[in-house]
Amino acid sequence: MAAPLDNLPRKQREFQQREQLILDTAQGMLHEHGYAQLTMERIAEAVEYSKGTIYNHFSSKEDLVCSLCCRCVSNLIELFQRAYEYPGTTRERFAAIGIAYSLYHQLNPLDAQNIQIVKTNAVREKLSEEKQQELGALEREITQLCMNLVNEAIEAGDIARSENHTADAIVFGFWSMLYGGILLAQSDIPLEDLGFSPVIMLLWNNSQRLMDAYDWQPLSKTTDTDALFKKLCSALFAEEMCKLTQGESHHG
Amino acid sequence: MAAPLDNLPRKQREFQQREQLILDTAQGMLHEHGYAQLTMERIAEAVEYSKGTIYNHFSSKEDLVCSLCCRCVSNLIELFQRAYEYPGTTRERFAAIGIAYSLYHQLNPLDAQNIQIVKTNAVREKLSEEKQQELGALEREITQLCMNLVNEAIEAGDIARSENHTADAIVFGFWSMLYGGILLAQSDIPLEDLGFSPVIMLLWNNSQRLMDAYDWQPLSKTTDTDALFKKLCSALFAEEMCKLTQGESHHG
DNA sequence: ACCTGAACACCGTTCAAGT
DNA sequence: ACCTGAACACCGTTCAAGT
Repeated sequence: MAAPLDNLPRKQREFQQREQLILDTAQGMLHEHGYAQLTMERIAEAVEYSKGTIYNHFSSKEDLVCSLCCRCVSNLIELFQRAYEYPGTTRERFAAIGIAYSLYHQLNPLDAQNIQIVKTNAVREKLSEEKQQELGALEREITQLCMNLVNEAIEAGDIARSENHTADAIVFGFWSMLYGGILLAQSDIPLEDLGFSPVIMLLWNNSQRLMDAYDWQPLSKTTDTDALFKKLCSALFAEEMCKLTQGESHHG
Repeated sequence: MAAPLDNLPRKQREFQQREQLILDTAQGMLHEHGYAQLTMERIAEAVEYSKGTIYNHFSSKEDLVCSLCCRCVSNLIELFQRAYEYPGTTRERFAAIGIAYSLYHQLNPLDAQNIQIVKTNAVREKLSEEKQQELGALEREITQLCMNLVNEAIEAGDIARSENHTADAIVFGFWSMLYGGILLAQSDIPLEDLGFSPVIMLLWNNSQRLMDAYDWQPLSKTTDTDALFKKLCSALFAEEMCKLTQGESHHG
């Protein structure tokens, strides 16, 4: 009794399902064997379709990798939103966003590497117009979320007013510090040998310092920042923290 | 009258000269056509030797790229040393190192990309033991230089003493912020569209904030930081600043 | 209309054959 | 002893031939 018009929707549905299958498979391969092993040939083999079919879904390898990246940024936005909606001070909420960022990248180091790869211009210029738009929209969304929170803090008087205390300057300061710190942590630079402590805590402490520098109330000298860290983690990212400790026990 | 023993030294000399030729050529190609165009075949063609000869000098493409990276880090160390020896306060000298870092990466964006590539583990694990040692030694040297200056500042009482104010935490805070900021600036993320000001000044201002947060004397509120920026630039990096403005006038 | 896989261009790497 | 370049393995991409 299937009406002939069902034909098109079903085909479209199947097409979309296959696209998800390809992306899931590619992400699995990325997590399991790393970026170097992620080839179009292997993906095609794993999903049991031909290479031509993969190219029917993605105009290039860059296009596929960008799709993976968009998924990651979506996940990140979800974590950020959770932090944004935390019922606390603007400073606590912004600190929570920082934790979300650190935590996500620590939990998904290979995703982080992928996000990094998609940031390079060599990749961006090969993207289809459509994928560029999708990525751009997500980047605007996640940036805007942070900007909004900082503006909220400025308007509420939590951050001292000054010509230097603009939302873009403040957001960029934290973004660059966390981004740089995470990349350094994930690089093969032997940070420990060079005399550095674990990165997550270095970043947390430096973030707190930088917030103090912007006079973001309540200042860290009136706060037990270690306790705050734990409080935010368990209130917002209990599940993620769990995965993290599980991952560690695997190694131990 | 050439003694037979001259034979070996001359050959060694020619070998080293050729190695420099290969590296110069590779760097030129990197600057001119970008990383994607840097292939072993093209390098061999450009230096008019066969591919096998290139592999006589470098065990892999990664090995060659790492050699380029080592040159860059050496240049960076030279700039850092100039900043380190500046006759001013510890805060001014550390600020000058930050300028050196920003400036170098802005002047040589493709070198910066190369340094970034060599940081990835996929590359590092393909390096010869020898090249790993060379790179490690340079990384230790440049890190130590920064650590030394911060320790000097702590010992001189320029930085408030606190259990959180360890040299590694402080150095890492600035390193990650500058590193992350520069990578964001060089990525194809449309920062301007996202509402951000020019990166160099964002980094300078955020660095000043972070130094204030560490109570690094003299604080920025007692200083004209814009004037300090210009003073350090012209005192230490006049030549580099000149190249920078020349580069800009090329575009305009 | 859509899937397939042979074929192409390109790149890193090796090594037997030259000198 | 050292240089050479043909040859190999691999990968992204295309497209004529199938269904």
